Amino acid sequence: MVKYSSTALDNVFLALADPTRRAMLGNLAKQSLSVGELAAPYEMSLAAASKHIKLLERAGLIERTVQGRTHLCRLNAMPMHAGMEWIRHYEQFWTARLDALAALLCAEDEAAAKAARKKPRRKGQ
Amino acid sequence: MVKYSSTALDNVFLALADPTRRAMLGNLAKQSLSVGELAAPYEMSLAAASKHIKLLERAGLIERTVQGRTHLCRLNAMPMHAGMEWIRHYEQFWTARLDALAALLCAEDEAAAKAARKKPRRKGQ
DNA sequence: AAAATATTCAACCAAAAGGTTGACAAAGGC
DNA sequence: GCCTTTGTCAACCTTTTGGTTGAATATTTT
Repeated sequence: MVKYSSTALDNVFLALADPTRRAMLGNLAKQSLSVGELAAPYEMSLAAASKHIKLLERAGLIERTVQGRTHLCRLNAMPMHAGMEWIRHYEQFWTARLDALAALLCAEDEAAAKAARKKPRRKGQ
Repeated sequence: MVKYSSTALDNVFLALADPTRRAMLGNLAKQSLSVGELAAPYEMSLAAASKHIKLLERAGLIERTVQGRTHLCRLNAMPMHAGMEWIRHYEQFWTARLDALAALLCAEDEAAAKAARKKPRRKGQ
């Protein structure tokens, strides 16, 4: 039995667990950006943004190519795939809940309609 | 413009960013479990496991009903839905990459086949 | 060669995560 | 009533996050 070497998934989910980093990925979805451009929208030092970028890199979500003095970052969404697949296994559980809710609401409607047919009233409950 | 109040997503992704907690959710997928039962498989104190459970609760992934002295925990996968939806927006990016890879491999095959037809050889490249 | 630009690095700080232990509280069994 | 079981809480520790600043590095511009 292997202990667990699931650090890949750990790193991906951890990287996604911060609004700044998620926003950065959102910006990279439109186009590749330099570190400075990536950092610009946020009220924090460049060094702080640089750390976020490094964390994203660790998760494999960003790849970097150094062009002279600027570092161009591009999105690599691939590691998200594993995260999505992990979550997908639980999809049945929430859809089951949603179905149950729908059924419940539906039953309420039915009951209301039935009651309305039996002894109709005007206005109010 | 709202700053961002995306703490729900933060909490869900953070909760999923740990193998112990993911394993706990996996166990709850089979059946609801008490805190003790949830903690049992892991080599850590009950207090430590209790903290993991609390973090999962904070993310809304676990709901608890106190029955006498035992606390029964049941899975609520619903908050994962938001996480999955967030990731899904990036699906196009990794499928694009996979398609490109497939195309590349396909092209290699084609080229190899073509070469084989032009000047066939036996064994080796 | 000097100055400006783009980025990291190192040192530091506060807060949170992840763990421990020991004490406490509530409920159940004898 | 007492002991055991179930679980939390509080105090403490270490490591990691998330941020700061100032210095160092590498590249481009002038």
